Amino acid sequence: MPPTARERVRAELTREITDAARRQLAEVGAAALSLRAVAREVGMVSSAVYRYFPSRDDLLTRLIIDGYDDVGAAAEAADAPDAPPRDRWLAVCRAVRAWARSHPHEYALLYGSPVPGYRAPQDTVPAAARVALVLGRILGDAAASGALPPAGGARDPALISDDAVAVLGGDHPAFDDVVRTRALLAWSSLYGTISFELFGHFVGSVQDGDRYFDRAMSELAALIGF
Amino acid sequence: MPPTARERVRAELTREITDAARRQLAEVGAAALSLRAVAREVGMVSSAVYRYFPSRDDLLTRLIIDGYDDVGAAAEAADAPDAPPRDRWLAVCRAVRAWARSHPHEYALLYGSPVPGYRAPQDTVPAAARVALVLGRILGDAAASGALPPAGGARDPALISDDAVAVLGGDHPAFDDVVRTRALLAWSSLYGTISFELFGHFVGSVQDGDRYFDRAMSELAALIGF
DNA sequence: CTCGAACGAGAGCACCGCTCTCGTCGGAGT
DNA sequence: ACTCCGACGAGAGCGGTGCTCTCGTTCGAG
Repeated sequence: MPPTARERVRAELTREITDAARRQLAEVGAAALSLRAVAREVGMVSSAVYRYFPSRDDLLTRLIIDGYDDVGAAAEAADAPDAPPRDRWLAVCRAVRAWARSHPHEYALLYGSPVPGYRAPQDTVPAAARVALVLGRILGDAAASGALPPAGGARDPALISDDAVAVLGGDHPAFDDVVRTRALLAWSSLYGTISFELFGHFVGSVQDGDRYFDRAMSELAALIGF
Repeated sequence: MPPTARERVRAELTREITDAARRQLAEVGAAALSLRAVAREVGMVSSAVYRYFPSRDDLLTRLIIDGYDDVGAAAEAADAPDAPPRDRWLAVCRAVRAWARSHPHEYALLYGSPVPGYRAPQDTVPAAARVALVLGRILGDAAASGALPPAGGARDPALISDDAVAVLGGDHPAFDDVVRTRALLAWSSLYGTISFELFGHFVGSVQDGDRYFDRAMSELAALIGF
């Protein structure tokens, strides 16, 4: 059956609230995001917002999921499946960095200190995995096209989970635990590099952020074998 | 002249406040650290604390500096100057990870999202540099002892600052921008790895955190040339 | 010994997350 | 077509927060 008028206005108001919350987040950051200010912006009284989100943390969880989807979409859009693996890797890294620099508070919410007591993992996992899936597909395609040399072939399920192995291109002669470790390392190092830049730990060390980033990501590509 | 009784009790009370704040931080995290709760714990009224710290953010800044000093001391204690560079690097990495795992909220305060509007960089810089100085000394010693092969020698001051070059062992035939980039990358990747583990981004991927960490840090050591 | 500075306590302001109650109104079932 | 339950928005209120101001007290330098 079609949505009733009440359902439509509810969906509309939910969107207005999340939009206002996203604007607040972009302006003042997650720590200073106030549910009451969001309510004021949409012309509601604060208690009315609780009809739509049970708590401030649930509102933040919504923003987290949307953020993961946003950066995931940016990564997917930047990936050119026909390009060489090294170019694909670099393009995705650049896209994630560009997204982070244009959404610093959202990036901090996703990859900085966890803000609420507990994040709801179940809901955020699929959205959070999108960037990793893009990187994993690059790795898998590189192996399938024979761009990677065969590896030793050791496989220890107690080290890296089966799920991660599946994301990283599955079973292939080019993959062993060393290659998979390097891929996970490159993945986390991408975010380590962006976090250091965004959170100011490179201040006084790295002068040209753009060139340093490209060089660092190229080193990681070479480490993987691209 | 010797400190007056008033000065001594002031120093003592300042210490009591920071100690209570550190306990609060360890328990509930920086976001939930309340100046009023700290005041209650030391038996003061909240307004009295403002005689010692002008604002909650200044209290947090004090904790940030202490945290940098603490992890810096742990890194320095773990470094064995007579060991091979690779062993020294791995030992320092393990020490930083161990500190982070035993002080998760403090680690998040130091290397997660910046909490206050602005962190006071001038005060925190020397304490924050201690871990980097340890890693830089390992690199410098390795070069001085001839453990590193000579490098191409390119040096672009617009890429990496002179300060960072000094920390990374100064000018040496074994160093060029490629080696220095790899060292900075390894440095930030150490924190990227720890952050991913602590903030839950490895959940579902890495099964054995200890072994993965050692392998990943070994890959970084090899990347530098250790 | 004096007097100003430092100090602790208390009240108060504006804001926060969240709960509860109370009219109102939409819409599904009869 | 009517009824009635549930969703809804508004408002008051609770306990908490950071921070400011005032007011006596007390310490210690001159």
